[in-house]
Amino acid sequence: MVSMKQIAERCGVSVATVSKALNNHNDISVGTRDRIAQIAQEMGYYPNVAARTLKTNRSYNIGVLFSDAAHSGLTHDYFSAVLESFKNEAESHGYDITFINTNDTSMSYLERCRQRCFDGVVIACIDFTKPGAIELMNADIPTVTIDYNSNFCSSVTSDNQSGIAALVEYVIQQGHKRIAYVHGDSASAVTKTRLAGFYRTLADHNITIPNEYVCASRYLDVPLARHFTEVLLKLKIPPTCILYPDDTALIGGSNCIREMGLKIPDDVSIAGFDGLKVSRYLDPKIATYRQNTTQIGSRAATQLISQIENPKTTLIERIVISGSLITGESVTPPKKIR
Amino acid sequence: MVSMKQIAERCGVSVATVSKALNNHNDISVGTRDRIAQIAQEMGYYPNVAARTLKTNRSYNIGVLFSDAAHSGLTHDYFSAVLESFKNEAESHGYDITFINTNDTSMSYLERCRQRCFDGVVIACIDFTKPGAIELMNADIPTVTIDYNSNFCSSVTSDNQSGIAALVEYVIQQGHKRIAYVHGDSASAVTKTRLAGFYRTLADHNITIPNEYVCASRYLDVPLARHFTEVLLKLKIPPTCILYPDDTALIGGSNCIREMGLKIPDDVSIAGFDGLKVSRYLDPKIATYRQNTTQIGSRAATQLISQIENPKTTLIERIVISGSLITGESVTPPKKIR
DNA sequence: ATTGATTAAGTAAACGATTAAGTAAGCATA
DNA sequence: TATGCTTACTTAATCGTTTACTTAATCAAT
Repeated sequence: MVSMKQIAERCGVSVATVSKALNNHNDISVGTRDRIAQIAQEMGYYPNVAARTLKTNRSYNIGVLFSDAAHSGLTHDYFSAVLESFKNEAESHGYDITFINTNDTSMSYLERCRQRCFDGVVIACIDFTKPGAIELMNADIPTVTIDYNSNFCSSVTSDNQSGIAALVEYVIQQGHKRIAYVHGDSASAVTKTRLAGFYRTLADHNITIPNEYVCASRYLDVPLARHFTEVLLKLKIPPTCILYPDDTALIGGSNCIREMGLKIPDDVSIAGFDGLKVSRYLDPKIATYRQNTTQIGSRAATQLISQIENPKTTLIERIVISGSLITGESVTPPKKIR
Repeated sequence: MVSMKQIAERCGVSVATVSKALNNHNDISVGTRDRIAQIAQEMGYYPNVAARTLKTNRSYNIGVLFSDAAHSGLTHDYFSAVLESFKNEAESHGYDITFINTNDTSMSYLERCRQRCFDGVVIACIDFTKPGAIELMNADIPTVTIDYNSNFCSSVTSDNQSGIAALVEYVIQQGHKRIAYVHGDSASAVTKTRLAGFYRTLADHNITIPNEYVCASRYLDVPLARHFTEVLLKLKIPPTCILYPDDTALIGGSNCIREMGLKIPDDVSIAGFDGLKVSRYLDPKIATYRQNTTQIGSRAATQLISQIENPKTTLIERIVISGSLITGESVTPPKKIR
């Protein structure tokens, strides 16, 4: 590996001069600067990040804490899409992305971040109540959380409130009153927001539903969604429309409905959440709320980088990214008689 | 951040002693070693990776080159599952995972790796013919490729040959002779292997198919798979069974089939490839070949780490991981008359 | 008592960069 | 001619570790 020392020798100047030339300091003459830059280029020089990090305490490396309850990890449709976008944005600003080790518990997340000298951290995991996650959010390292609000760091959240409201509004407009909600992990802040939005929208329309219509399921849990669907449809007064925590879980519901000999949407209307990937091609096309993962990821990155680079002037922000209602074909007015 | 210097002061020894004590060198008395270890623990010490990397040229960091033709990036079902497994295995060995920047072309992949002092690299991208990818594989940095064989580094590949053979054998056993194959990106080594296996298995059973039965589609391309399906089914003598490059593309095909008023599998049998995630819940359950992403990822990690840690004794290997045939319900014997 | 091993430390250089402080030359001003 | 200000560099310290080499003490064997 070519070092500044070698460039210095070749140019007949000191290492300091090389450093300053390559970093465009203004106490180097233009001629010298250009000559050094040229030779550095020729020799294939690129700075050793470890050395630079050691000296400057800036690694141009962002830590990603990314773990979910279901251990789906990188295969998580929503988070992987957010992360992909985050990564692209960060890389275009010259930052690399490193995962914070979650498989070795001998050190706290914060300690790992300090050890690796991360300039900043993005946290996107479902369980924000883990002590390790809290310690990280409260530490003085620039941090952005995804889909969770902390008082100590910036956050970028999907507009879950409006999302669920839009869905509920939509199915109400289609004439549904017996609306069930199979929702995601109860402990998650996202779930709480969505549930609140769900109840609120129903209340706005003076609709009351029996308690059994709300089922505490889990995100991405196909069998569990299927189970609750069966329970719901076997009620004396079953719902005419069922909302699911996400499009994947919805598949469990729709399979169940079909196997019970019922048709979607003729007998039961259904709607999901996420609007990503495969859900776009399901048959019939499903109603869902498409979260804007691209925006979420890139805004998280720009916010974090801004905090890293302008710590004084960048305020802690709560950024909310809205998605869009996809109506699809899985919701139609309920049959009059049932 | 606590440094060795502070520990040294507190213990009344030199920094060298602290370093040697914490690294279990044997020229430190047991008493001193334990005392230093204890105090280091108390003070919350953890080594600064940048400094260690600078001095030892070992970063305990593995670079991941991960880019595909479709730019699905991390949302790629198969690769994200492989990477998740790779990450878990690597982390359990004390290595972190950093993405190699693919959004900034001012530097080659190899230069980025050297700059970041990666101990090793894993390459999992469809286009291995990129000059940057080749340069990386040929360099002296330990490298493992996924689903591609290079002469200069180890590889871990899914058993595509057996996979496609198993699928074709299966549909032949079910009585199909008019078998079409909508296959993935033609340039990819995976596609070539599968195509060879496809033809070979047909030949083994003395089955010949018209050229139009083989369609050069793309991986994960739902609309394109749909298009080819329509073309195939409108042939004078249409196939009775269609194989797809992956389960996602298969969805395009199955939607098309349904919209043409045909039934799966009564009118047309279909089979996919991958066996991951959503495909497990499709209705009807689809025949597919489930690639063992967990094994692929973890073997890639152990192989790479072995090369890093025992460069002399670890041979370059070509590891093939077999998956399993999932029969599902999407293939039945073809109707006699059509 | 001298020599030679052995043990348990310490010293100091090094990794590759950055940067505060110093310096020498050039030039303008009084 | 002495003074001060720029300009364009160099020197040297530093970041936190590791490690080759040195040193001092202890002890056993002669």
